[in-house]
Amino acid sequence: MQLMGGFDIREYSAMRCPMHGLVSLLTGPWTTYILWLIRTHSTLRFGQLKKQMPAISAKVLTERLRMLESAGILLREQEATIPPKVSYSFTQRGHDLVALLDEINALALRWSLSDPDNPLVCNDDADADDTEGGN
Amino acid sequence: MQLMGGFDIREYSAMRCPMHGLVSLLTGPWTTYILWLIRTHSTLRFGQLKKQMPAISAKVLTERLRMLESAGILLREQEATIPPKVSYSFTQRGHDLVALLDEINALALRWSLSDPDNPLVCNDDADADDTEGGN
DNA sequence: GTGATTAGTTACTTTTAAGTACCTAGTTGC
DNA sequence: GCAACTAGGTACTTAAAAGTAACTAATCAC
Repeated sequence: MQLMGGFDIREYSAMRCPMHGLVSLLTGPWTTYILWLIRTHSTLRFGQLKKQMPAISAKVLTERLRMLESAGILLREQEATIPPKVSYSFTQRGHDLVALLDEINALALRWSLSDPDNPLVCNDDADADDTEGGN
Repeated sequence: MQLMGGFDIREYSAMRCPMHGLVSLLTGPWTTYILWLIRTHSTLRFGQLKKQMPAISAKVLTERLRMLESAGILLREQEATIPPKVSYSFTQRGHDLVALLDEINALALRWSLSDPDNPLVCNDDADADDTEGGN
């Protein structure tokens, strides 16, 4: 009955949802870069994140952080001082996700090594060059 | 020097490209579903794919197939008959990618089992319900 | 010779996402 | 008492993606 890897096509319409949801998490400009930055610093405040990504707008950065928080990837901790301090770090899900990103990265690297003629094109390259190159 | 998992943040701007490129492959409506269908059938023709996804437009299906082909995921084989017959199947990269999708899926399922209160929302649910629900 | 078939393409419209710029709160330093 | 600081929010504009509908080519069955 077309069972491969434990999944039945008849159940796919229900099952693709979590997978697609997870993929959607990573989608869009900056998302993987945000995760990468938080990973390398363990904890980062909003302003620190923004400094690392001069070309991102506060609006999009906020959107991404809210999305990752509501997905349970990031933990948002707010110090109710004036001015406020908000820190972002990984939840357990966040650490799971980073491990998965490592595998994605590893596969992408394997591909680019085994077939340098056919690299996966990064579609926000021009953007990044434009706006980050000068810094 | 913030080395985690073998990657240095200083190299990230160069390295994120393949990873982001891979993630981008999976992005957008229908992409993972297309991969799923081809996986379960091994080979599918354009029209067969379309029949399985009544709500997709030929334009978007073509775009996705072209993208996956140019990324080296899918093999496009055309019989120059009239009317033409075009079949899509996986390359080695495609099989690699499917294995990765299994891991993504497995993680998403682990999350939804371990924390049913915080499911990853699938943002083309409404769409799918709208157009596929009747089938 | 007309219609059905396959695998698309093209032009146009609509929807969605992203970018831009300006606004907020309450305290501190000057 | 005025500006600066932090972590955003809001309204408006622009760009990218997706949807829609009509069109193509060559052959076969009728």
